[in-house]
Amino acid sequence: MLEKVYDPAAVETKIYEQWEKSGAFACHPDSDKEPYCIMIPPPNVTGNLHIGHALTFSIQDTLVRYQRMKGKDVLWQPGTDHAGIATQMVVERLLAKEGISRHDLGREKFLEKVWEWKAKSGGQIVGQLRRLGASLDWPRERFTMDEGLCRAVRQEFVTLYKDGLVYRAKRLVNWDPYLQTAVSDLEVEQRETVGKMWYFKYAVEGESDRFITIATTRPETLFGDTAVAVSDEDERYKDLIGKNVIIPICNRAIPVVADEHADPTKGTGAVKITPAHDFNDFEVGKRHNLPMINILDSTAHLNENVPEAYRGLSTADARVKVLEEVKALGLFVKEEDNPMTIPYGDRSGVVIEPWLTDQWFVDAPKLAKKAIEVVEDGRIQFVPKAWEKTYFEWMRNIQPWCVSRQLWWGHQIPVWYGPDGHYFVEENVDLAQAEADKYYGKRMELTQDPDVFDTWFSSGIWPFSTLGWPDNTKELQRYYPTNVLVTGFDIIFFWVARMVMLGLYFMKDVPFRTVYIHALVRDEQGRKMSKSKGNVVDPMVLGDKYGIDALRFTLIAMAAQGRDVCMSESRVEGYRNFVTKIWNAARFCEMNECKLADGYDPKALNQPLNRWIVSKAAAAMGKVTTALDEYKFNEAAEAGYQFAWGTFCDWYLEFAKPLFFGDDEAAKAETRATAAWVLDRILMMLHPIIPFVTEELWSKTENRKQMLMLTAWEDLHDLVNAEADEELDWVIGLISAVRSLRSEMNIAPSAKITMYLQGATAEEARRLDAFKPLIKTLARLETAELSTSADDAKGAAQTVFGTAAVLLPLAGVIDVAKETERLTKEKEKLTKEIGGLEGRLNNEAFVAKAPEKVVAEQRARLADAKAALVKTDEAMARLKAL
RNA sequence: GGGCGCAUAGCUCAGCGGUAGAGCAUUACCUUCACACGGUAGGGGUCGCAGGUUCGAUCCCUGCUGCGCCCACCA
Repeated sequence: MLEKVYDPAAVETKIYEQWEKSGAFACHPDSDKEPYCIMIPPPNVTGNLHIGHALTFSIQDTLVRYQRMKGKDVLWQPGTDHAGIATQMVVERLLAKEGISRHDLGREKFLEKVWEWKAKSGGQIVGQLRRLGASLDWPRERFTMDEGLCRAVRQEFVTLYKDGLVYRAKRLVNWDPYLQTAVSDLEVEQRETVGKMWYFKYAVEGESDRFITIATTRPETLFGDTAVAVSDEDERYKDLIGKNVIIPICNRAIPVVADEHADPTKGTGAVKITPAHDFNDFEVGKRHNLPMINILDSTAHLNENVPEAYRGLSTADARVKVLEEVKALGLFVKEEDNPMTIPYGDRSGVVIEPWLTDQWFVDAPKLAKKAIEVVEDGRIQFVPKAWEKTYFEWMRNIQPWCVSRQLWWGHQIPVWYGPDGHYFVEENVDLAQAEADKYYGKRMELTQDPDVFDTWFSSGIWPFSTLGWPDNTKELQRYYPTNVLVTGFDIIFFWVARMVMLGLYFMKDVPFRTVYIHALVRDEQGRKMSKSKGNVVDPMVLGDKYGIDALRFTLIAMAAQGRDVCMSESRVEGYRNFVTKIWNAARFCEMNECKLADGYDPKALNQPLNRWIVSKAAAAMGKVTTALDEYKFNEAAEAGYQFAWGTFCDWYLEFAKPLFFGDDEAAKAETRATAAWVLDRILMMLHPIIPFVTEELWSKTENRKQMLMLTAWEDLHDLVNAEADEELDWVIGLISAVRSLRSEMNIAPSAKITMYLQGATAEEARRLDAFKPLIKTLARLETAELSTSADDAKGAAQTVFGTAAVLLPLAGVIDVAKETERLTKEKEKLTKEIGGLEGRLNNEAFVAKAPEKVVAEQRARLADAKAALVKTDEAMARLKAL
């Protein structure tokens, strides 16, 4: 006997263990089934499962379970990411608490600490994935820094280098002075601020009282100036081009150059050029062969290239001092407020400096070409399609990708330098040494590049590195390209674009055929969740409170295409109730001895009720199937919900009660078998979304050995039966009409009343007769009679149903005033509707141009409304006679 | 500055060229023998504003307002 209330906590662990132990999640590379593969977006190994994870993994698990049930050989590849910066930061912070910096430890010792930390806390997210019910093929779990993937990353880099797609260059990069590393454009967050614009005079060399005024937002960089640029069409400064001006304070002479960058309409039209500290100036500097003076050290403090008094100052302190000194020199003109955006590191939160360093770059613009093509020609499809635009926009403006990071945690770059700075790019030190030997003609000491790769450089090859690449494994042949990538839009650039570029380059094929972009989860007020706002919803807490199934159902039901979703706890609670409802329906079936019957044929049933529910189940199954095929998860959830609760529980089981308690043994047996059969279909269609409760009921209700998760998904479309539908739908409609009437008339539940059906067709009469006992019970009627005479209704409580009028003769019970009010209201409504319909139908243009079907529909509606009006009038008349 | 998206019931959201939908909340009634994490019946919306296309617009187009996001620039 099933317990009265479903206890998720007790069931979830047990069921998951069963699944995992039995190998139910495993793929079968040797099988002849059609393969289906999803790569998990590898979460940070030391991370924690947040609500966004819960959404994306619930969606993926739903897809994967569905495809498995459909008979595919499914691989859902698990794994975690080493997450360079994030992880290094966590460990550094822990060390900082003990007063240790990573430099105190040295690289080797520090890395040991990181591995220790990974070993200690790395299991958490994996455990949480299991809690969530994720059916990943665990024995295949990979880590972006395990041995095979390290080898893949080295080969990735060396191949790109040898093919000329990777190069080393001294360039301006976004430098994070806190983390002391380069970061990519994408890791820089622009924040709006109100800054200042300062105007200074630079003296023209050799002309004692001529000055040129420049405007700047960063006065402290004037020590790095190597030119002043003006437009060659700017009359104010034209004659200065080629002359020198003197930088205040350091009194260095720099040339005035003509450059397109200078816009006469902006500022003063004259721009100071600091090539080593500004991206635009860098370009100007290159055009004019200007020197590049780096005035900052790696921590963004002024270095030896500035006057003695400024050395070692922070940029902020230097700014104050420069302003004071410029004012003292009488070269200060004015200052203005200036709205501007300032770059901050998205990890460190400090101001990012453009800084001149040697870095490794991937020629992304070259790789992007094909990556654009495959989306244009549909070899990769975005769902929803609108995201293609975002993808294109970025790919068409893509910049070289700086892949080197000055961190310790990550894949160390496989480049070895000789004493003269010549470098050797090889997969390991032995190959590099061999090349060096050839190059130098003798053995020379080599040192490896200390830098590591951007995390995304390794996750960019995730779709094939996890399958064994660079070896040509059978998994690689079988599961690449993968079927779908499921992710949020926030990493389209970081990850999706890189995977497409690298997949096409190394595998000569797209990494996935579909990219499903789901919404971001926000809080109830629509704000992005973040720790600093304190509005983080912990999915595991919700899981503990309401059960994982309720959590998953909520997420799936919210996962409509299109927009961001807000997470509200009340919804989880509602779906927890749904899970309980299913549980209780199963319990009710069990109590009534509903068991699957040998030789049960859902096509050969005698009871109309059973034919009807089979047809409805088939239709629901079809809806869920279509919705999942189209990634319309909310529709799948809704179809299952509506059928299980609104159809099966609310109507079928209620209808079944009289049969279960009655003495028609044949009908009883058939209904028991049908109830069991339908309950099974409900478990099936809901299993991809709420796997735990369905699996539990699947095994408990019939004592089955075969797990639900491995059961075949059924195509029931030939069980849909319009005739069977119509009959019971009519009865349900009638019952609803009577209930509604009763309730509106304030008829006491205990009142015994007789219903007359006036003006019914022969078919309706038959139905009424056939279902009389059910109607009596569910509508709480004393008797249900047929009549063609209005006289039978002494009172007049009436509602129009189908072609007939339901009359409840209520003399003595009826509230005449209330009924009059109701009928008046109804009449008004009908008159209005008739007016609208007649207007439309009398419009020649409508009749001529609208589709015939629509016109016919409207005519029918008009006829119905008119008939209803007549009956309402009759009722009014009878009411008056009372 | 460029681009994208959103505005529908009190809340969170579906939907859609032809009777406005769900869940939650709310009201009334029901301790009915699976389930009060339940049942039945209701109330509540000129689908952001203004034009246009159309026989017909919540839906398509244009403009406006408000909100959000992305990218770029910022001397």
